[in-house]
Amino acid sequence: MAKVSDIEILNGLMSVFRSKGYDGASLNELAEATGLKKASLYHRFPGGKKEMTAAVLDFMESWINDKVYKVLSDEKLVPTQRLKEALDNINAVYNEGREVCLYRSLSMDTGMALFGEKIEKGINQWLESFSILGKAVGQDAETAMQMAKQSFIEVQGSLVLSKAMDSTEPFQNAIQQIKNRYKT
Amino acid sequence: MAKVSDIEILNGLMSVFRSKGYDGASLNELAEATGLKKASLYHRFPGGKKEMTAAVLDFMESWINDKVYKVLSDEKLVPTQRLKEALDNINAVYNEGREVCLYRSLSMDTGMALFGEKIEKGINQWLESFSILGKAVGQDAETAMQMAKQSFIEVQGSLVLSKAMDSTEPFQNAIQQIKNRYKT
DNA sequence: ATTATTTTACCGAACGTTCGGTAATTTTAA
DNA sequence: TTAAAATTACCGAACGTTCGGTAAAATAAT
Repeated sequence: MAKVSDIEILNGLMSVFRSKGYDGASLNELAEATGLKKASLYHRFPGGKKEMTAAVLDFMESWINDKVYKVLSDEKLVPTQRLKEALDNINAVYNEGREVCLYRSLSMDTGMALFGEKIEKGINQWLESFSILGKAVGQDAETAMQMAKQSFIEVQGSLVLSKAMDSTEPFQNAIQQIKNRYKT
Repeated sequence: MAKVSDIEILNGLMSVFRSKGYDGASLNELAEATGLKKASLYHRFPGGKKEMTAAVLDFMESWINDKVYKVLSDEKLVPTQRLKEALDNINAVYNEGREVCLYRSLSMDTGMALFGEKIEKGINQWLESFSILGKAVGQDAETAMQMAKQSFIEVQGSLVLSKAMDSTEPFQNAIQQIKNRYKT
């Protein structure tokens, strides 16, 4: 029986990689954040820091799949309701704009060289999700993708601004703006 | 006479800090990028890595002042022309969207803790510049600031997307969108 | 059911490497 | 010839990683 569950570990790792990036995340810090000792982390992740990062990226991808993709393509719900739920999830994962995006933190040179493909895949999943929503509100494929990209840009950009200004306002505005964009 | 000029050094440091962030930028790499040996860098920057970073941030701030602020508030030019020039400068400094923003790279936890104030100041200068332009095209102060923030968000967000997709298209679109926003 | 064996989970201590930083020395230039 | 600039050589500390070993749980054999 594991002393610390997989999910607890992943959440701990996620938190450190998000706030420190790949280079800035030290094994001591990662260990402390998970509640395991450094050597025990290596037992769980024999591939070391790289494997930990890959696991966190996979975790993030499954989060997008569950909390964004599935929600935005749920045909049992009306588009407006889908969007509300997805944005609630997004708002929660970014802690109202106080927390930074994992993909941003890992897209420095070192992280990109090691995990560029996973990062691109996750972002494409994100864009694809919003693209489906766009088409559900009657847009053609090209316009829907354009809207998805614009929404992604506003989330990312507003997170940068919110972080720098130490205020959740830019992010909250961005969320509202995305909501308006898909109004039918 | 210095073997390597201040500007050459600053450009070298800037390049590394931008692509690697504070934690990821090693002294060896910084030295190599400047053309000096590690110890010689310490001769120029006795305060070490922190002083180098501060110098780069000051350099960036003076760049914004020259290439954005002064341009956007130059009353000898019509607003549309001011914007074109400023966006040309911005386009150049980001290498059409291939290079990342220094403020983004340094706004991980470590960088924020050390240089949060300088980062915030630089961004505020940026916002102030575009705010002046907004007022020049007839917007009230509040709307002008809102437009400035939106433009900043689109630059930052599109840079994130361009980096991840390895394409300059998102950034170029964003530049165009900003241009449209200030059309009179 | 109980013992013996293997596997799993974890930890403390240490590994070699690289880090940021310093001292002493040589080179350059005035 | 003297001061500034750059270099070589080096330092202690922190890095990511590995190792030897312990305690507990799961599995196999009796």
